Amino acid sequence: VMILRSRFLDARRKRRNFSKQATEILNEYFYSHLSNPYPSEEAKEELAKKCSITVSQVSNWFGNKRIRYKKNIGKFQEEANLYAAKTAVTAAH
Amino acid sequence: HKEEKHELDPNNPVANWIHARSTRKKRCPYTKYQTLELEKEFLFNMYLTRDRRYEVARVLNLTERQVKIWFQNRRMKMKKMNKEKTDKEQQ
DNA sequence: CCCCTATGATTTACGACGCT
DNA sequence: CAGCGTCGTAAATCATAGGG
Repeated sequence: VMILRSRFLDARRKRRNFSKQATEILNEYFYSHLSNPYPSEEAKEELAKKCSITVSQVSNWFGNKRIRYKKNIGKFQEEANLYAAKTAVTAAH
Repeated sequence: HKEEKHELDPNNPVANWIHARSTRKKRCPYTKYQTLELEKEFLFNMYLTRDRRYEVARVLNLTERQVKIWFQNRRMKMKKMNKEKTDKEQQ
C-alpha cells in the first residue's frame, strides 16, 4: 500500500524539460544578473509568465542553476559568453 | 535580504552570492522508516509539543532539532501543495 | 535498445527575521 | 532573552528525460 502510494507521489517527479525559448529567457536573466542572480517575487512571476511555467519552477531553475554554475564555472563559460554577447547586442539596440 | 555568509572577492562573479557556512551539517537523507513515522506524527498533528518532539526524536534516533526542522519543512511543503492545488483550480 | 549525463524536483539544514 | 514560527535559500540527492 505504501509502495503504491509512494509511486503515486513520485509521479509528481514526472517532467518534461522546459522549452528552448523558456530556457533562453531564464538564461538571459541569469547571465545579465550574474553578480546577484536572485530574482524578486515579482521578477519570478514575470519570468514564469513569459516562460509559461510556475513560479515554483522558476525558483527551482534558479536554485539549480546557481549551484551548478558555482560548482563548475568553467563548464558554463561558453554559455556565459554567449548570453553576455546577446545582452550587449540588446543594450546596443 | 541577507542570508548566511557572503564571500568578499571583487573579481569573482559568485563572490556576493549566498554561501552556506562550512559548519553546516551535510544533508543526511532519512530512512524510509524515519520518514514514515514522521509523516504519521504529522498526520496526528502538524505542530509538535515539546514532549512529542522529545519522544519522536528518541524513537527515530534523530535530534530534537532535526525533528523540529522536519516539521517546519513539512508545513512549508503542505503550504506549497495547497497553493499549487488552488492555483490550478483558478484557471 | 542501452547507457550516460543533463535537468527538473524534492529533501535536509540554516540564516534572517517575526512574534510572544 | 529564549524559543518556536515562517520564508527563502544552499547543497545534496532523487528520478527520469533525452541524446549518443
